[in-house]
Amino acid sequence: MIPFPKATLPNKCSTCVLGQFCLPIGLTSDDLNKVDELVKERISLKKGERLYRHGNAMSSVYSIRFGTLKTEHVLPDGRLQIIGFHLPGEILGLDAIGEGQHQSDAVALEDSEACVIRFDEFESLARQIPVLQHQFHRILSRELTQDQRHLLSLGSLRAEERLAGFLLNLSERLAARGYVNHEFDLRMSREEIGSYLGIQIETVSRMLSRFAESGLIQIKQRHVKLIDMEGLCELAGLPKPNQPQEIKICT
Amino acid sequence: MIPFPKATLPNKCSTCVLGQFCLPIGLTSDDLNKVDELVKERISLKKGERLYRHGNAMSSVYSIRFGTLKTEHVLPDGRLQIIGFHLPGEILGLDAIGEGQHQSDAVALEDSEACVIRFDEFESLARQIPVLQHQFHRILSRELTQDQRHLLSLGSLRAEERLAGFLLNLSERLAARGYVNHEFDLRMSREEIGSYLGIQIETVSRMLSRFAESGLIQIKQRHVKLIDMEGLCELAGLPKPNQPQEIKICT
DNA sequence: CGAGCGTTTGAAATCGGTCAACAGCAGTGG
DNA sequence: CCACTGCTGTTGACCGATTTCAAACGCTCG
Repeated sequence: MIPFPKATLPNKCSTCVLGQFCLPIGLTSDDLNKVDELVKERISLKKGERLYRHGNAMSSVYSIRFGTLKTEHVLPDGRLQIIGFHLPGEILGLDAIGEGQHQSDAVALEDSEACVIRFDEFESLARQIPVLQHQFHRILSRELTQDQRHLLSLGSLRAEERLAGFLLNLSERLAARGYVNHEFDLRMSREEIGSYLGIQIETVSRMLSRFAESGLIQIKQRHVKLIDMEGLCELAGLPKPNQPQEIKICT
Repeated sequence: MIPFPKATLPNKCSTCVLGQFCLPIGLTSDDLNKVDELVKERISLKKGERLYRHGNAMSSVYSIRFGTLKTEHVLPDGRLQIIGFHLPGEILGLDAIGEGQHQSDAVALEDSEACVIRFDEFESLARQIPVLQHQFHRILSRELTQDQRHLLSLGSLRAEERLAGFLLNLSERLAARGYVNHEFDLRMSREEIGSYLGIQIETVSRMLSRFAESGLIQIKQRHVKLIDMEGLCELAGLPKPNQPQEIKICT
């Protein structure tokens, strides 16, 4: 159940299965060829290896070809906050454009590969291809929206709600990439989930057990099956089909 | 102590005092004139009025000419999360590019004014002016970085640390706009600070009192004076003031 | 001057954190 | 094949930071 196994991936954007999730959405084949020329390099990462580190000079952004990455910020005293989990087709390194230095660490959660996009060359190409320019702006904007949803979660939701939202968000993003949306493998540890959601590992574990007890999900190790999507949505405080109602809490 | 009072502001970017904080950093005067033509409209907001609402179709982004705005997300059940406080020169509405609809509400915290930037026209201009294009990317990127710092705060810091960081962040941004950086008026209520930081209003109040007791700040109503910047930085888990220092990562 | 709101302060309740023990599975090596 | 080891995840009991509830204070403005 590895997403988009390497073997099936061509080396060109023009024929990459990720086309519809990645940068070059909506380009003509002529323009696609230009993007092909832009992406001259790829980086393979073993589980645990870093794509970039906080403070590294930035010259490129990266699109994930396969695998899963996390981005995180580390505090001087060792505490760390995971900012995001990143799936194939997503662009990494965008937060480095502002200062010319990466503002976070990007670590592979499993063996992964990323396409290297030289940023100055990209900007130049984006000036020639309006669709590409706009697509890039959309990507940046969606990144903002995603972070803001995350903020909403950390600032206003209880542990239970955060976790339900997390599972649904993951499910949705996997589904968009062609997977069945109700069953998947978590690529991250309980600790990483906890860091992402601003709660402790024990709380993650307890909440997952409670969800399972309530019949909302099945979980064995890192394999999750979402059983009662509607119930999860309700729990996550999300407006789900037909019923924006009170939040039901299961004991 | 109103920032950049209306009377002092010209109607053109080319002569606006905000030049160095706003979109047109580093443009030649020729290019500046083109930006002038782009910004045909301005919107005045009374305290409490909205610049846009969640779900509104998006056609423009906005730069704040004077005043202060907040952006917030509202949950179906009424809970709300303030995403950011926005000062003159900052660009609002960027999170709407992705979906073509505003993803949050933007509300004036005091009488304010914003420049309207038609986004399609802007993209067209950005294709002609590389510096403008890059500046826009930097702005988007910094927005991401800001949100990620906020995530770090909500996910990993205790109430005390969040509040110290908040005061320092505000101070820094005001200083960048030419104010003394240790004394200013809060434009937002305790409740709004609490929402922004993911804590309750009573906690905000208690922590502020505690800071004052400890001699870190003086506070009377909404007027704050930062006394012990270094102490605040320490509390916020930040390196000392004015010393950007590298974070060393041990593997 | 009094109404109304925003803010502060105190006391009690609670959610999630911390500490601790244990279970489950993977990998290693005898 | 099984014991040993180490890591990750689970569960229980207790604790504490923050929330919640409640009441008083003090601006601001009509």
